[in-house]
Amino acid sequence: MDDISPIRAKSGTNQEGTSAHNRRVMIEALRLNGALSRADLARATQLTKQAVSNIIEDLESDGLVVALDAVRKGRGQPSTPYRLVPEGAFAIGLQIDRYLTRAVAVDLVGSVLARAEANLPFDEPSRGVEVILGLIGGVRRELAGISSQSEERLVGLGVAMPGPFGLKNSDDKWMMPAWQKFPLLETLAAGTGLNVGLQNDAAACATAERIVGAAHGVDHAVCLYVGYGIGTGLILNGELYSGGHGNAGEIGMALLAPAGSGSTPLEHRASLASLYQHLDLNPADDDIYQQMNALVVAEDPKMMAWIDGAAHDLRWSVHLIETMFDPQTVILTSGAPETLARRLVEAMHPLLPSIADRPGRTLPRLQLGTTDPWSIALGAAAAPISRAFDPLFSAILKTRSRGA
Amino acid sequence: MDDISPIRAKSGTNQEGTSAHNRRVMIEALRLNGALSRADLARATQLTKQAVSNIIEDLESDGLVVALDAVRKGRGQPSTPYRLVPEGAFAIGLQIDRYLTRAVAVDLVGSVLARAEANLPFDEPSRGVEVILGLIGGVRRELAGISSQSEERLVGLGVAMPGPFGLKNSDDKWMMPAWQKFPLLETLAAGTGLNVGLQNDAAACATAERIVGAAHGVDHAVCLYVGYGIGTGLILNGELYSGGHGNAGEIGMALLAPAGSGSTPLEHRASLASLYQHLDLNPADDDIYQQMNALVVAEDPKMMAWIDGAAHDLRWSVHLIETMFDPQTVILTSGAPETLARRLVEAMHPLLPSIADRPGRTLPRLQLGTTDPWSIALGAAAAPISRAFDPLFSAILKTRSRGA
DNA sequence: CTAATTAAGTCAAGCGGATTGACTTAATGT
DNA sequence: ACATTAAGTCAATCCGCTTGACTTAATTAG
Repeated sequence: MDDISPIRAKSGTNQEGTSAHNRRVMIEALRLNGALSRADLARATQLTKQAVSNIIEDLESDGLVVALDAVRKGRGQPSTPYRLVPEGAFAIGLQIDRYLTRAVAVDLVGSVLARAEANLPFDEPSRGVEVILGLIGGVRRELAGISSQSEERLVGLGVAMPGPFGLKNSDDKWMMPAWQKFPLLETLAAGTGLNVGLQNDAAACATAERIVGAAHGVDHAVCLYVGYGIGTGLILNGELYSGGHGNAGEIGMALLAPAGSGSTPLEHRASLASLYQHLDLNPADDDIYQQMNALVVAEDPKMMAWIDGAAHDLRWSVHLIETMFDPQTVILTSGAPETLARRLVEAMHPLLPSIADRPGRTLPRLQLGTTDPWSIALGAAAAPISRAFDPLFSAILKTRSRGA
Repeated sequence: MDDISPIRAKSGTNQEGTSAHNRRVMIEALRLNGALSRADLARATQLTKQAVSNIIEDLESDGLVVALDAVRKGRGQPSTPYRLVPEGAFAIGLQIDRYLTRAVAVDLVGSVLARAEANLPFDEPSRGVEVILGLIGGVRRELAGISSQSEERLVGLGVAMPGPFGLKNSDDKWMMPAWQKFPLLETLAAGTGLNVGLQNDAAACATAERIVGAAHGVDHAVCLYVGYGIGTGLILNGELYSGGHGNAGEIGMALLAPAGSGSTPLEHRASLASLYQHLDLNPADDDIYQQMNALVVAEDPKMMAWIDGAAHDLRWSVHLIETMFDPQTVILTSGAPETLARRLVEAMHPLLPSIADRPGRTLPRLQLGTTDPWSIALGAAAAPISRAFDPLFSAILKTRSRGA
């Protein structure tokens, strides 16, 4: 943000930027299409066969892609498809929530190779960070047992925790104030030696949906995450959008009505926190997941009432999201059991009319995404993978040689 | 959207892409910083002095930049600053509204060189397009009188009209249904021989603020436009965001409450259309602008009541915008007289609390942008300029050679 | 009044990486 | 058997940024 020089300008680029971009384009193409021959890649990327050949050769020798058996399809020489090598890169993802933390190790294609979770002392980062470093260490050792090259190929550590970040009055218990003040990224970077990045939990969910879920290959998607809090992860133009200060999509803070008086934040009505309160459940219980599931299966009246109320507000949230972002699809994800999430989605129908209500849709306006409680950690891990391998505008720019 | 090939991939790039990007980076740097020497540009863009020299030389011979007098500043050889040449490029902007149409010609730096307006027969595109072509022709001739090279240097025609576009049930009078169905872009392209692009009026406003207004050099800004309808133009990551189907930011369609019953679209309460209705004014009146201004100056009670009501809803809109997009600033623009817009902004304070309410802000949360009724046409004209000269990700990509 | 220093900008060779066009290889169709 | 079609390689070329030495022109130190 703050430059020494007052001159505002974007970076230029050079052949290295070109090459970096083209490599990333190849990787993305293989990720989205499974396996492609060099000729396919040349056609799809507009590059010449020769350029593609050189790049693929590089990627192969870097261990990022591998040739499959040649396939005959009609006339002409058979083509040799290439696919991504999952073991070509790894990343660690970390979810920090109010009462627990989870760490996962994923590979280049987003498969989870190791996972671990632990309870976290509430809002005590200095103790919590010890737990976290232990967890990361464990996952990392497990990963080393799977691939001998795991350490060299570890591209980073992605952290996801509830936002918003950096606000004025963050001594609201809700927002884990002690964690907000704690120098988390620095501590984790020092403790692990990895590049560390941070995003909020909803953004992590969107990243997860993008790499292995319903948003795979969709350029404009919004992921509505119903967890302890509620938020949205925004995929705009094929990239995660995080706003001017990393807090874009924090819809949980949205007031439900223009009025100053009767207006509540959405989060207080349509989050799992509100469910816990409504049903008098303890979110710190180990079997909270099972408890919720049982109540849904039993069609417990209080649960059903909560679902109806939450669906009412969420329906409107989807309407707003569609109106503001014009996405191709909205994906509801949740830390709740799938039975509950599915009920919620059902209760949200029929959806409110909006600009998304257009002829010729291919994707549903609202779909249920993953409800795996591990998906936030997975999304956190996917972020460094994406930063390292996806075609991003920023990736072509020359980087300022970082002076002390 | 629909490719012949089912393979999904981004385009690659090559030296031409590199060069194109670097040229655009130079132009943007000069636009944002006024005048810079080659050495300044080299530092700002991370390129070498030599690369910058070559690019500047090219730009100079293309007539896009020009050297100023050398300036001495401390030791060393004096530097020669360069600035953009306004006459380096031109574009035409067209605003189509319900009752009138405006056309402007602008230059590379966004100065308006010619303007013309005309009444438009309501929702009769086949007759309207004749008026429009006449208007464009007039502006174009006027431009030719100013610059002999205007025709060669005309980069395109930008059109702005009220959105949203392409919806299902667009026989709502409000939405100019006949225009929605009319093959406008094709007709204008054929009639003018120019590249034609379309955006909604709020997006055009944002584009105008970006090129010459409050959003100049701001990467994340939302422009809230209060016109006959109401909408937002989104500047995200320094580029206009238009969503999956070009309708992002159509906040006028947003329902004001989660409830299905008592919920009205924002547009019906906080737009000039609602003002006209409330005060029983005729928007087709030629002196409607003066009428509104007089009512504000006289502090007409009905006008004041409308302002209070609209401010109430707009305050909440700003809250929602901040919550969803996390912009650095929100800019209120309007087709209304400045007196009215200023009153509106004042009445919106104090703003609702939101994530934008953070320490260390440099830009105001809400500021008044331009209220010049010509700014939509200006923004429309700025769009082709931006497409041709701003550093965009899409500009580095190889373009698919367009087969018939 | 030099001489040293600092900075802008040029020159010419170098280099990275995509392009070009001819060529090879290997399949299918007639 | 031969023409056709397509995948992929080879070697030369070309484009555009980089490198490092050099020139020019100012300020500051002695």
